Amino acid sequence: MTTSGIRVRFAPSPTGFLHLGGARTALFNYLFARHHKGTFVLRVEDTDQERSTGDSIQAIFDGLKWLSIDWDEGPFFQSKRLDLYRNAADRLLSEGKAYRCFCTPEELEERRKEAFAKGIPPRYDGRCRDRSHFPDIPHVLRFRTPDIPEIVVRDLIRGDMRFNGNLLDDWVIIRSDGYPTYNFAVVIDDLDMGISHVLRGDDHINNTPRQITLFEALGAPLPKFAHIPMIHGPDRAKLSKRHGATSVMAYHEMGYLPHALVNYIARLGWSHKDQEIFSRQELIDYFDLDHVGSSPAVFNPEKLLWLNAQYIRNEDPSTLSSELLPFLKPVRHPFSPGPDTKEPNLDRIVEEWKTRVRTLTELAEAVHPFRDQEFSYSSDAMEKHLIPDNKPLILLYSQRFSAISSWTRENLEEVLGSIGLECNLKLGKLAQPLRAALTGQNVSPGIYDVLLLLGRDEVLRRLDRALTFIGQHK
RNA sequence: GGUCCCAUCGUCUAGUGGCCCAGGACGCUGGCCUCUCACGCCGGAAACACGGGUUCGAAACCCGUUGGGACCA
Repeated sequence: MTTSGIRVRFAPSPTGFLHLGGARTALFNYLFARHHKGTFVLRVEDTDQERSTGDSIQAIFDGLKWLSIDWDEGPFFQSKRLDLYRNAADRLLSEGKAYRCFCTPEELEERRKEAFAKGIPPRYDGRCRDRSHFPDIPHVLRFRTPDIPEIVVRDLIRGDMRFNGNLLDDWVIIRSDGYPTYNFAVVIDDLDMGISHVLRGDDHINNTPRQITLFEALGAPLPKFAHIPMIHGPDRAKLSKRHGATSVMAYHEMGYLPHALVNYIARLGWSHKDQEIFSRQELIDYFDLDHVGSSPAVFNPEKLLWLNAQYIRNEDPSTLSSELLPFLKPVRHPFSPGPDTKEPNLDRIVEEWKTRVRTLTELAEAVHPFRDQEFSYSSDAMEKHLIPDNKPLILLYSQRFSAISSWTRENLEEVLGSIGLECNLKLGKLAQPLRAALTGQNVSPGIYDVLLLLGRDEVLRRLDRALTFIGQHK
């Protein structure tokens, strides 16, 4: 698998479902790895005991699986690698690059308030740096931040970002409970896993200077960094729960196709000339960091819907049918189309509907009257077409359809044609009442397709039902 | 408040100093096709945040302003 030295990772914290932003970060890492024939590592950053849950871990796996974003190594769990962080910290301690700090949270909070009152940025003052007495009480380990005036983050997407090194304080690397802090565990893991490129959300930009000083203190080469801009909601704030559906799996439930979502999030922040629709292979072939933009993108549900519709109508009917299965409503009153027609074939129904829907949920809704005898008449259909004036026409249909020798498109066209001539009606006037009687709607696939899909027996039954209905409601 | 980032149609974006009085896509909209609705096809409205530079030439480079965002507290 690995033929290049490129190694990337997706490192989610399991504190919720996989949201769109996380999915995109995962996707970009995946695409980058596949494009360069590198290795994609999955690492679960579950050192926050309070907020990490098993359900979240499962939700993240489910989301990645649904989107077919597969990884090469892992999943690794930080909670199972505590020794690694401990050892690294001990090494720093013995080298004098870290030290024990006995300041209590209360003391720190007080000093923070004082600093705030004086209007200076609160930062640890380093008072435990050189202490020689180590009482046997709980303490944290702090990193002895080197005195560097400026730290430059070389970012593959944004270029150089300069930070004032004097603003970094001696941050905690191991908490008093023995757990590593976020920034510490990340660096130790990226190093241990040989990560060559760190592609992550740009909400981590401000963590990078600290991480760089740690890499350097460890004598380790720096990975290359690439910070991907956030995905925003319509209010231009970071996408979150209050923006509605942000869980990847929620899109599954709403009837989106996984590749449509992948295609959509790929194009959010990345582009390849004017192309909008990409196969998985094209995504892999074309993906590059040079064309990842640097400004945040606003999530647009309309465009996702359009893409989903594209994928639905380009999918072959049998694949689509099987994807549709979980969305189908139970059929309570099945019907047999009659001797001239095969069983109502889901593939054929889907074929006729797929250019008219945008989600699998809509498709399931549309398909139902073609599988179940029970359906209701829409108010439009009742007002415009299921009216006494049309009773003779519907009766005529019933008679002529009964008389057809075989139920073929040609014969049906002939029936409608001849009725049109007899009654001096154009196809428009002929088809609508028939459509309303057969489907209960003013909108459906082509009238001949509807007739063929339902079959003679069911068509005659529905015509009878319409006649009865009109009789009762004149 | 501090640090950092960002800025092309409503939205996603193309654009890497002349090909741009700015191209594509979604959405909106006029029309064609047509048995309805879609699909498809043809057209339209719609943007370089502002102000200074640099340059023969700036959407692109630099500075400032404004606006937005993220992180930390």
